[in-house]
Amino acid sequence: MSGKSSAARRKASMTDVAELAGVSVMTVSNVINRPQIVAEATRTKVHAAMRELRYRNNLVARSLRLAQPRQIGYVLPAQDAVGNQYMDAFLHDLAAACQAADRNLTLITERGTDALMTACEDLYFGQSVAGFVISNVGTEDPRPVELRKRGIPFAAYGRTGEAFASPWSWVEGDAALGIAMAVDHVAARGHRELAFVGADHASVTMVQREHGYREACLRLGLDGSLAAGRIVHSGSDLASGVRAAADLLGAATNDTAASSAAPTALICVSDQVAAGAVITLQSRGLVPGRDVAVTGYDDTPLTSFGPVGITSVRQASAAIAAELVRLIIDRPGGPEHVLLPPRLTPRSSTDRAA
Amino acid sequence: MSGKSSAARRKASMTDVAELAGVSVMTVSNVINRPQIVAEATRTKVHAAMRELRYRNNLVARSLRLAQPRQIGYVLPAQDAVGNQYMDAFLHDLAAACQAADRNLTLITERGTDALMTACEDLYFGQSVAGFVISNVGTEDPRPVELRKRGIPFAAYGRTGEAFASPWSWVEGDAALGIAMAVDHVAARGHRELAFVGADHASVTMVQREHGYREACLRLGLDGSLAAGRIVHSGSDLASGVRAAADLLGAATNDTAASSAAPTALICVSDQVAAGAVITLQSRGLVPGRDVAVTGYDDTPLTSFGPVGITSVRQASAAIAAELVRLIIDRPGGPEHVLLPPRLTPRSSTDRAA
DNA sequence: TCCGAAAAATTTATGCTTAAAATCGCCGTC
DNA sequence: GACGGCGATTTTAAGCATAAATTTTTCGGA
Repeated sequence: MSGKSSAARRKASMTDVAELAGVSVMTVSNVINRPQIVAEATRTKVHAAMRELRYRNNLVARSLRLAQPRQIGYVLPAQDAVGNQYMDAFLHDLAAACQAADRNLTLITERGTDALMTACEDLYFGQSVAGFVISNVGTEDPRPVELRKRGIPFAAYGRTGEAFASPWSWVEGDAALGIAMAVDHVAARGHRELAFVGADHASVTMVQREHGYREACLRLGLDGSLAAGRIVHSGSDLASGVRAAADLLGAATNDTAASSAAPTALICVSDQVAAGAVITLQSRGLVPGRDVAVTGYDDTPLTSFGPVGITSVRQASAAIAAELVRLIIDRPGGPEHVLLPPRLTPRSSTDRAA
Repeated sequence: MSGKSSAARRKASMTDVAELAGVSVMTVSNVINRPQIVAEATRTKVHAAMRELRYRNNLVARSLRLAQPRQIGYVLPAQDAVGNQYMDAFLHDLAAACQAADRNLTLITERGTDALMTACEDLYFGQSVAGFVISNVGTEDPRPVELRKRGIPFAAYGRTGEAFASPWSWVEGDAALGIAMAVDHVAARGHRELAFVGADHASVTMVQREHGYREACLRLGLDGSLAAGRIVHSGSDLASGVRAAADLLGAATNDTAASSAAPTALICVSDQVAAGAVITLQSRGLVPGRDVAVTGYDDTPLTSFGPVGITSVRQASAAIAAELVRLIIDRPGGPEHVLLPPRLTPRSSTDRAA
C-alpha cells in the first residue's frame, strides 16, 4: 500500500478503472468501443473513473487482441536523393493521412535491399505494421518485386515502367497532365515559343512530364516549341536551372537574327529549375512574367522567390497520401492504380502585366 | 484441417514453433532472448523450426509483456518552417538512431497545442511510445512546458532561452563554435574584412550563430568586421542571400573610396544564404574563393553549387540524433543538456587558389 | 408468477516473458 | 553399486491489457 502510493503512479489499466467504477472490466471495454449498449448511468460512472485515473486505452494490448497493427511503415528515401521540398510536404501529408485513418506512420531507413527486406519482414510479420509505403520508385527498383515475393502488403508512390499493368498498387499525380496545364496556361496568355527545361529520365515521372509537354505542344500546334534545342535535359536542381536558362536565352541576345527562335516561356520540370531560371532572368534585367514566362512544378516554398512568385503545378499530395494509406488498409492484396489530377497555381511569373 | 490449409496461412506463433520442435513455448522464448542458457542441440532444433515456419517474434505481444514501448515519437515540424534540407537529413539520422536502439520512429504531425497534446497523451499513456523528440523549438514554444506538465518524457533538439538551466533535456550542435570555426578558417587564409549574413532571432540557434561571429572577430581583433553594416539580418533563404550579398558588395564597386570597408569574406548563416551569395558573385563575374570567400552552414546538398563547392559547417546530426534517443530511453526523468561540436568541411568557396 | 429483452459479468483467448519449480544426467562417496 | 546432491536444462504457472463470445443477472410488463 505504502509502496504503491510512494512509487511513481503506475499507468492505470482497465482493471483499475473497473474497480473504481465498481463494474467489470468488460463493461469498461464496452464503454470505449460500443457505448450504445451500455446503460447511461453506468457509462457516466465509468467515464468519471477514467477521468479520475487519467486512463488511456493501452494501444499495444488493443492491437494484440485485435491482431491488427496500428502502424503503417514508410521507407524513408535515402538522403542523396535530390533534396526535394515536395517530398517533405508529402511526408507530412502521409503522416496526417495515417492519423486520419487512426494509424501511425513508422519510418524505416533505406539501405541495402537485403537489410531492408529483413527489417520489413520483422515489422510486418512481427505484427507491428499493416504494410508499407515506398516512394521514389526507380525503373529498376528491386523493392516492389522483393516485397511482393514475400507477401508483404505495400503501395508505391509512383509507377515503374509497367504502368497500369503492374501487379502491385501505385498512386501517382498525373505528371503529363500537370505539364500540359502549364503549357495551356502560358499559351492562353499568348506565348507561342516555349521551351521545356527537363531532367534526365531516371524516373517515369520525369519521362511523363516531358511527354506531357510534347503532347500539349502538338495539340496546340506549337511546332516551334518542339524544335531541337527547345527541349533540354539539364537536371532538376537550381544550378542547372540557372545554366539551362542562360543557354536558352543566350541565343536571343547574341544572335538577333535567330531571335524569333528564342523562347518566351520556360516550362520547367521542377521549382528548383524554375527558380534558377528566374535568377538568370533577373541577372539580365528581365522581368519574369512580363518578359519571359516561367513555370515550375510541385508548388514548393521556392515559388516565393522574393518579389516574384513562380507559377507552379501543385500535386494533390494529400489525396495521394490518403490513397496510399487506403490501399494498404483496404486492399492489401490486389493491385489498384490511381492517377490523380494536379492543379495549377498561377503567380506573377506568368503574368504579363507584372 | 482442410480449412486451415486452404485459408491463407496464419502467421506462426511461438506455440507453433514449440510444437514443431517438440519443446515447450518457454524454450523457444529462451532461444530468442537468452540463447546461451539453452543447449546447443535444442537451439538448433528450434532454429530449424522457426525457419520452416518463417516465424517472427510478435513485437506487439512482446512489447505488451515487457510493458516497454518499442516506438519513439517525433513531432514533425510544420511544413511552413523554412524548407531546410538539413532537417531532412536529421530525420533520417533520427530514424537510424532509433533502429540502432532497437526502436522505431513514429511520426505525429504538428498542429494546435491542445490537439497535439491529446495525441501525445494517447500515444504515451497508451504505451505506444517511450517518449518524444521535438525539434524547431522556438523561444516561446509551449510544447516543452506542456509535455513536462503532463509527465511525458521528451528531449528537445535545440534549447530555448533558458540555456543550461532548463528543467528538460535538450541536445544541440554548438552553433557559436561552428561559426567561429568558419571565421577562423577564412582568417587563417588571410581575410581581415568579413561580414556576417544572418537571419532574424526567432530561434536561439540563430542568436548563437551571430554571437559566435562576434566573439570570434573580437578574439581575432577583426574590428572592421564588427562595424555597422557588416552584420546583416536578411533571412535564411536563398533569395535573401542573393540580395544581402548584392548590398554588401554593391558598396565596393560603386564607392571606391570606401572600398577598404568592403568585405572579402561572407560568413553566412545557412547554405541557402551562401548559395544566394554565390549566385550574386557569379552574376558579377567574381569567383567565389579567389575573389570573395563564402561559407555556409549545415553542409546540405546545396553546397555542391555547380562547379563551386561551398565551404560549410557540418553539424554532428547523427550524434545529435543518437543523444536524443538515448536521453529518452535512459534518462526519461531528469534533465541533461548536451552540446556537440560541429566540423568544418572546406570547399572551393574559401580556396584562394580556386 | 414468469417471460424476454437489456445490461452486466464470466469465460476464454491473443502471444509473449519473468520467476519459480521440475527434470535430467553425472559424479564422488561410502 | 546405491544415494545424495549439484549444475545445467527445460517446463510449469502466472500474468500483461484488451476484446469476442457466452452466460448470468436484472427488471418491467403480461
